[in-house]
Amino acid sequence: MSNETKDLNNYHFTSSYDHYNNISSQSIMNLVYLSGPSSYNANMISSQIGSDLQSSPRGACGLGFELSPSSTGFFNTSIDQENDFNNAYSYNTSHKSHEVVGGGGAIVESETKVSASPSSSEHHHGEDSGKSLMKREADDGGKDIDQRSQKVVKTKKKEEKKQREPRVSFMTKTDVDHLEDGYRWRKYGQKAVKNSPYPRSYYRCTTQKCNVKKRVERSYQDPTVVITTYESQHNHPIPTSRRTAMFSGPAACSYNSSSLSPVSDFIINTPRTVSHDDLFRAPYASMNVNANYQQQQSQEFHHESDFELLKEMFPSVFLKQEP
DNA sequence: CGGTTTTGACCTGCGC
DNA sequence: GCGCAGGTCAAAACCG
Repeated sequence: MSNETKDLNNYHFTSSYDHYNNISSQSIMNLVYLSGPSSYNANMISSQIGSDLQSSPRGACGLGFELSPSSTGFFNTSIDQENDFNNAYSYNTSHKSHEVVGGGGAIVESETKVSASPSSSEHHHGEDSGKSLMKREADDGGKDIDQRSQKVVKTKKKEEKKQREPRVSFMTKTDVDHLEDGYRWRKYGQKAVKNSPYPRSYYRCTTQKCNVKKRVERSYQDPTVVITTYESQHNHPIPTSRRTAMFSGPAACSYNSSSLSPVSDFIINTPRTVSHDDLFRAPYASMNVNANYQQQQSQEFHHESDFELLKEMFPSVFLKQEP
């Protein structure tokens, strides 16, 4: 077991988890994990998290989303691997109970966890795999050059290994495998996951010079939970065509999620992966974090700065609570 | 016809 | 060194 896994296990038994008791059967669970350098761009996080939460068909907005005061934790420990998420969820599910919240009697479960830290156990291949790197080197020159370049590549890789791409992961309770987030993705691979009947899919942003990747897999412990992991940062806005299709709000919504009304955005715009059935089944409730909740949360965090960081990362969530 | 998905092969890193 | 698992490539198939 890696050190990170240990960390994860530890942090799942912190006091914040005492509140993971408000859970429902047909609901949403968004576990957000951040990992990577501490300099991780908060804008990127908020835009990605915001858009993901807001556009997830059965996710934050799809079913109606209301943050339960007892369902959000903030963590500042090292986690990254998807297995860790499974571990996390196994802990959560073992402490489940149901709660009815939100308008219209919608049963909502929402959990948001945040961790921002350098990850140390992930492989990092930079912009390309070792295979393609070596292939290109071989194409450019002979064997000598190839061998030399391989050494250079190895050296570079060691350096790269120290600086890993930041990652953001979600656990979302949804029927839909590939959640819409406004960006355009091309699937470039699928692999069977060990000990899981569900494969992991690999997507890459189709925008030129954008190296953002995302992995999508279902939790084997709870098939209704989809784990989405984003890697790196988009260096471009959400594609216009997609944005107008996905969001009817301001053009800058993806980079200024505070201007979004997550509920209305979802209601007005239907992600293509959402069936009409899903829409009709989905009750709408507003994302609502009240002031008391904020106060409670700030007390709950170990450090005030942690809460501030969370607010910075999730402006779309915390802004809603202001009048 | 262009873009996307599928899928088997391949490469890399890690643990034993 | 070997086997395994994760990650990626790229040709073929598919689709609008």
